[in-house]
Amino acid sequence: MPELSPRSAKPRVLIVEDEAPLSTMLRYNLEKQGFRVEEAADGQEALLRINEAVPDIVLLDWMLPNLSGIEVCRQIRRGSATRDLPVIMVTARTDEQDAVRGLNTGADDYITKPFNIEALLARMRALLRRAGGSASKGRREFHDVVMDLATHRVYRNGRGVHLGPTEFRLLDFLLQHPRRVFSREELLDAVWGTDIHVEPRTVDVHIRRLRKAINEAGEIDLVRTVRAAGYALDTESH
Amino acid sequence: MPELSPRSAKPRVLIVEDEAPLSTMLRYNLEKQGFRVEEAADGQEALLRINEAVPDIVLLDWMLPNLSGIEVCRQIRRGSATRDLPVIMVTARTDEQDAVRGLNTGADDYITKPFNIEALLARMRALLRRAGGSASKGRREFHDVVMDLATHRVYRNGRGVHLGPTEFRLLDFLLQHPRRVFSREELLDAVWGTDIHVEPRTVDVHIRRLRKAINEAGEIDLVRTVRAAGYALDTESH
DNA sequence: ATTGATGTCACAAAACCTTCATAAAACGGC
DNA sequence: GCCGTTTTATGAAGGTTTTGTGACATCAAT
Repeated sequence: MPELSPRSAKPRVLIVEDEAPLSTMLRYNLEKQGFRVEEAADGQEALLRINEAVPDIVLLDWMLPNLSGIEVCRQIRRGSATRDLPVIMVTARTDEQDAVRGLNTGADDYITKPFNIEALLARMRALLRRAGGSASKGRREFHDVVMDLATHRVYRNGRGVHLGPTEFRLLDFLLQHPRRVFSREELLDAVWGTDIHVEPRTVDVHIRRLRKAINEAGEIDLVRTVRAAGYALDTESH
Repeated sequence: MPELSPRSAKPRVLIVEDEAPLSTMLRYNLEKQGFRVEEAADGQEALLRINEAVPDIVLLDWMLPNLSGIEVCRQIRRGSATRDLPVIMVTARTDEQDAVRGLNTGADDYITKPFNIEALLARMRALLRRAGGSASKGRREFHDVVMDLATHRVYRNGRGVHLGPTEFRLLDFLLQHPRRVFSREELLDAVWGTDIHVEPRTVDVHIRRLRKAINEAGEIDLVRTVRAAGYALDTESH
């Protein structure tokens, strides 16, 4: 089974729309799709809500009372906390120009009314996927182990190391909290997920495979076993 | 294995370093990675060599005889032909301040001794990618694959290969982000578009067609499968 | 009508997980 | 140290998931 969001359960979407019927329709559909929905009826309210708590994505109507969608978008791009916030512009005009201008003001995507709810969902998912990916992507290191998230590669002391998906996630997690000890249960929650059922001892097996993969003859064992407590990434075994 | 210079096959790197052992070690590793290596033992020699022939990237030690690394960097930034030349500063001091000062003098990145060779390589690649991206247009390359956007043609190792429209766009996208792993969903978003509905497994089929087209007997497979993650353009499959 | 391209499916082939049984190691009390 | 107990390491087996592949129906352009 593929997993979706390693971060939070429900993505939060802010709908900025002054036409109540449309807004209601959207809320209904988005909630059915597992979004947590918030609403704002004009530009000012939108910025207020965003500053209170940054949502995962914003649906922004083009024409708004008080502050136009374009202006709201500009403001969003200005703030450092909201610079990468995905914004989808919703516009009634079909003119290409408008759409382009929307993009130039910083919207990540746009859609014209009337729109297909499926199309909207597809774009939202795409943006969320992109944003989520780029945020956590980078590189992790510990001692002489390097993990490159973007290329999905792991190196020990320069030499490339092959890991299975689970070992990869396991190491990924451990690399995020070096030296800290985690119980088998904690590891299961973090690496496998909370709602699956797997024997705690299964962790042992994956730890072993991880060890086998990253430790070569002459190298120190980077995985520390802490009896009656769990495992940790560490340079000193005992 | 890795390389990416859009200009020539082998990117040329100039190592400016007065400690011979380090310099030798770097030469060995970088040549193994497909770089053409040149060396300079002090700041003056560095500038001389750069003026002779501008390399693709410079590894610049902080502490140097004759002319400090900072000064060399300043000079590099001064010249019109070398203004955009990527420079990585190598320093023994860990102080953040030094690093920052290094960046202020115009270095594009820095790394502190002792450093992991993989980390260095990653940064070099990133810089080369950035530099290359802005300069070249209309043509993409990776390993021995060349794509000419203008003529819509693709070559592997000189020989022309035929791709269907979808395979072409797929390869085009992958070429824009070499080595990076993309999930089936991401590929669908980027290559097919967000609105359409296509089974994720369809990506497999097109990956296969792409493989069949660009890989000939005796040639390495340039498409890497990353189980449970997706696909990437890479020179090492495993 | 013929060709070429595309999206799906079903089945084969790998790669991978989980579990279990057994060996090995660590610990506690004496 | 010695012994019994608890905890971890390890190897193998069997089942599951993921990917590779060939075939096919559809559709558009020629």
